[in-house]
Amino acid sequence: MNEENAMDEKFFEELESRIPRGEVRTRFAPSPTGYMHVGNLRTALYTWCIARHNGGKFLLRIEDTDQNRLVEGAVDVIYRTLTDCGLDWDEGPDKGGPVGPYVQTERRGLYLPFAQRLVQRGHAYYCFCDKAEAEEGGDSAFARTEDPCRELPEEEVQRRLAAGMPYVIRQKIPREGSTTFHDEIFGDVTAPNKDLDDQVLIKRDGLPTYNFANVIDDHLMGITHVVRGSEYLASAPKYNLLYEGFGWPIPKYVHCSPVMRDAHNKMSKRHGDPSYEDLVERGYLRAAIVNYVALLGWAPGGEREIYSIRELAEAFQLSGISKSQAIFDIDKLTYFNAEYIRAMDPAEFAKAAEPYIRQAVKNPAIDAAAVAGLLQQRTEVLTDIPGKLGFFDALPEYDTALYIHKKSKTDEAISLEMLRAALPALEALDAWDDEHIHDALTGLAEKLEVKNAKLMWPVRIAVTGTAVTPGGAVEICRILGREETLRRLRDGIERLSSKN
RNA sequence: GGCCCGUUGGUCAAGUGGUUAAGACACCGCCCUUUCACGGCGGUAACAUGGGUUCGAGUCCCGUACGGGUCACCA
Repeated sequence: MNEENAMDEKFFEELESRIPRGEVRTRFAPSPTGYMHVGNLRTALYTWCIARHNGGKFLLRIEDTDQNRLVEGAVDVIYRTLTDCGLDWDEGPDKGGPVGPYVQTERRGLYLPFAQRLVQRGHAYYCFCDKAEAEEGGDSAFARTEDPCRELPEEEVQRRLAAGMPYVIRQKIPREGSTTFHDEIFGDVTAPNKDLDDQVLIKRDGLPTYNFANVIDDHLMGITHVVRGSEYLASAPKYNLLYEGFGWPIPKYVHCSPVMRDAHNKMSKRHGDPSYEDLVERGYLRAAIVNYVALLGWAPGGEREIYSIRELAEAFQLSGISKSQAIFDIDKLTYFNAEYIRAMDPAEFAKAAEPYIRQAVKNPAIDAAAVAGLLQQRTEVLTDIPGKLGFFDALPEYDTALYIHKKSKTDEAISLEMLRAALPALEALDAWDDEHIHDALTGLAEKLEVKNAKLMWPVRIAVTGTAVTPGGAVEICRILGREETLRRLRDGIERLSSKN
């Protein structure tokens, strides 16, 4: 062993010595594209769950080796989304940790020595060929040709290197035999080695490819469970060969099938499918999104569906992950959202709803919290709120035909009669709350010997001018206030009398 | 096209050789009711397909169909 090799040895040993042992370590390793789609979020969630379930560590690593696809602010989207959803990480670019740095481009110097070591051991080789260009269509596009550099004599390699010829380093895959790869979800996957190609490890620009950087980083970071999309399943046997080449233990692999927009297409920005942030903007609650997404492709086994993020971590089992792809169903998400809204503390809901209420209700005399009380059981997504409240600020122009309601047994003439009776009954009230308004109105109905509906319908129409409203006549009168209620009642009487 | 993977109602799914094949969303009906909603009750609806193995198959094996993935110096 010469001096240089001894130096190399030290370099490898130092890195090895930093790897934490004896704990479950998982990592979420997104490339910063500026868009956290639902499938990504789900992968992050499962990854986090495995770590938390086992009392391990969850790390965040940014994979930015593609210099052509850098997006400004993209890393912030990742931080924000994870934080927002409650997926806290123990090590990462912003937090540091024992196996940093946690950004791939900051690790750029690490990969080449590992690739060279593989070359020394005969598991990789230098390739000086021009970039292969994929041909358009036809079978020839898939043709596999033998790389002339694979068996280049050592002296020739050294000569070209010394001459400064550009090169890539490729993995040297045996031509014989087969490789079996084990996945926690899919089980054993065996591929004949002749079907595996000599993938590039180090690109011409000196940066590692995704596949290579992944193996190196996962090992160096002590990752025990690699969670990723099933699109990588086919290339997975090549990973084993890499690990074997290094003599490293192979981590557990967990490949997750994609989240689809329909039977044929994955969720994608291009198709206008909502990202996590889009969903939040559309009025979905974080906890509801996380809960729904967790159950898209994973099932705890029982009948329970509502899980907080902590409960998910506790219940999480790899065996519950589905092999097949799942279609994202916005209706089911909406259901979860409605469930979460209903379960909220009323004050908490009022706070969340207020901005939406104020979009429609500008009149400061209308109490937003009171309106929220009407809304909580009737709201599926927050953005539905403004559309339900048009009548608060101003009585809309409405047709007296609204007073005709078969089930309540009213028509315009009866309504006029009811409003004429209701007006003085409410005018006489000295306390303006639900109880008094309710008693006054039901008392009146009893006195008139009519069903409540026959009286309540016209009152509600008169004070709202709207066929469907959140809440009934009593609550709306209360929130509108005495003066406004009486004004609208008189207005209704006027409309109806001019009609008859 | 080669290779890999998958397939239970419209959707998410339970199910690990013997079940009337759960449950949830959506949809429909009824009840409650002061409109709407909430809540309660009920209903429609599934093992892709053909062969095996077995006393017995959604569950195991093989074929077919369909769907997805992959075959980049992108991740």
